[in-house]
Amino acid sequence: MMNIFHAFHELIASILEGIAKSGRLPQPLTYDRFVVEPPRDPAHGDLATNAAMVFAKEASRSFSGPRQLAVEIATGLAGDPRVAQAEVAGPGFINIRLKPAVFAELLHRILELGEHFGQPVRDGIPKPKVNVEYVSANPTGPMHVGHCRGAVFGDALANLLSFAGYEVTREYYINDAGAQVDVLARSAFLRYREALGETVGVIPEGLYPGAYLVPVGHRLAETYGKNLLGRPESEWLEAVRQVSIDAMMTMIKADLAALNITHEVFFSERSLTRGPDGDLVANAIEELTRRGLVYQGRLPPPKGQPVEDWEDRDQTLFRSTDYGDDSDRPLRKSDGSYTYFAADIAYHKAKIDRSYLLLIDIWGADHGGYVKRLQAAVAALSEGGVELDVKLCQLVRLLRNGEPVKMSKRAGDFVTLREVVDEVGVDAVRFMMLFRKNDAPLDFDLAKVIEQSKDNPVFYVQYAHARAKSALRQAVAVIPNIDVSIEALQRADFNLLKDEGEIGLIKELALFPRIVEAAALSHEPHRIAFYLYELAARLHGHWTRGKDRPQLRFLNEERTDLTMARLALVTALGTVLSTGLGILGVRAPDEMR
RNA sequence: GCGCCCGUAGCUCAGCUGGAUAGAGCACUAGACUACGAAUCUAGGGGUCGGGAGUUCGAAUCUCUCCGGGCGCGCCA
Repeated sequence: MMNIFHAFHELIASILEGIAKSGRLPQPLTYDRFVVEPPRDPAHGDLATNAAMVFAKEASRSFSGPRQLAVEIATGLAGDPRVAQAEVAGPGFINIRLKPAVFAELLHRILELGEHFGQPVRDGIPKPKVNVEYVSANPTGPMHVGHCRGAVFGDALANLLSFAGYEVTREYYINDAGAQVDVLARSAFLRYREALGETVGVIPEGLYPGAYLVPVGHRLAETYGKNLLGRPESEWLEAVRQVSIDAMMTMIKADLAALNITHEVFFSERSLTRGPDGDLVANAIEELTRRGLVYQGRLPPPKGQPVEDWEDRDQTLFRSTDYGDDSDRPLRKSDGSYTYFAADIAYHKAKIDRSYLLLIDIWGADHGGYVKRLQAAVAALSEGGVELDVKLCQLVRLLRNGEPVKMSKRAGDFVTLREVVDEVGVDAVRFMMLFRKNDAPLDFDLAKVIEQSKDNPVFYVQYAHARAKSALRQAVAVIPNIDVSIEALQRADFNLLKDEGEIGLIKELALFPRIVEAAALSHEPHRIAFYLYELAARLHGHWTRGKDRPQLRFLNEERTDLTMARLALVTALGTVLSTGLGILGVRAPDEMR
């Protein structure tokens, strides 16, 4: 058992079970109510549980109070071979001190499991299917920094869930059906005329001015020659649009590749109404209608900013208020065409039909008002069987040495994602985007994230990994005939690791499975980043202690047995750092140059 | 007006889904290198967890209510 918190949760549950069987606790008890966790104060021991206090009410008939129940549990715990001491503290906490052999065993398991350490064991249980939809930037231009956070967040979350035992699909929803792609097509058409020798001058207001459309114009010129010139828009719009969207998606995929992001599924909005399966939007609305959730009605005018052309009219509405939304939502525009929401319902229905148990959408925080209605739709269509979690990513403030980087929206003069990645590298971008909760705004300083110092968390964590590797390199260089293979390290005598710093490092490693579990459950990859920072700090601290006290160094030329045990520890540290960084999609370099 | 998010040290932020005396980094002060990489570390001061009420053995965490900031509020996507 590699998750000691789970192991002791089970043990305590079985002790409670025994007490219940003796009639002094009611049955059944729900054991997920109590927790086993690391105590905040290390002086309290290695593990702490609140079990006695949680079941105080149930115990009140047979026990004088939670402390008496705690004593009974502690007695049971003391009988376990792994437990050195179990004592009752405060209002009924049970503090558990573990025997050193437990840590020796844990270290052994980490070396054995390698990169799989931290993954939950699910023997025989099929992996739950989860769909993570992220980026989904409009195919009208290159990705800019604003897209970057959601992209990295979604990708790391997908990695995390995959590591935690889910079957994950990474998906991108292409908004290729709205008015903005017609604008794209018109903008590209202008570049097409330009490519054929016309002088187009200033790009008119309302069209995309970016130079990235110039190559699209050339491609159109190569493909169509002068055949599209002088013809009405209706004759060329569709073809130009498709060429333009394809070009934009190629560009976006390349931008994402620069961030090491790849999606498995690209889902076209256009395909919902024009795909091989007929009109999926109509199907979805039909489905909702069957459930009595669609009606003709009127909405009150919106509050806040007054709407000038407000027209009080009957419209097709989805009864999302039945599922907790603030207002029912229109499915058709005044011209009869579907709203974006209607298309999104159909899209999420398609996801439900692909039998995911969990859908996760990553959006910008400005779409927060949209969450409830889509959750309502998913709840309605899946009869509550499918959960939709929407993670909102707050804005990133781009800085350079503390000064905001100027971004102008005119003339396509925004900072592209590619520019940022080229300047500071993928690792810095990815780690820093994850070194903050997704729902808190984030400052990203282009100058600080490439600093090679402890002020830069990316460097700090990577450096810890490099140091771990360097200890192994050094061992081979300094100690003749030393065998640092995993097999040899596994045979080391871990009971020799007695120093407080060493034990502290092993305990920190023991937290990893617990952190992974919590991060996966709450869909919060930042917890991995913070844990790695913590682990790196402990490693750096212990390392420097070896400066003053050479007997603590990982390498001890006189004591090969001790050295082997310590190299095993440093290997385990390197492994967990590397695994954690891997989840974040950040490199774990063997050396920093 | 309504909904969602946020408010924790001077600054930037964690806080393990309700646990014990609330933690890091920066900044400030004082220290540690004839180096398993000092690209690092050690120690110190600094808090009405926005205010108030409630829930219970126990609240930064859950509920309510104010205050302050951000985002959003048919027919855009």
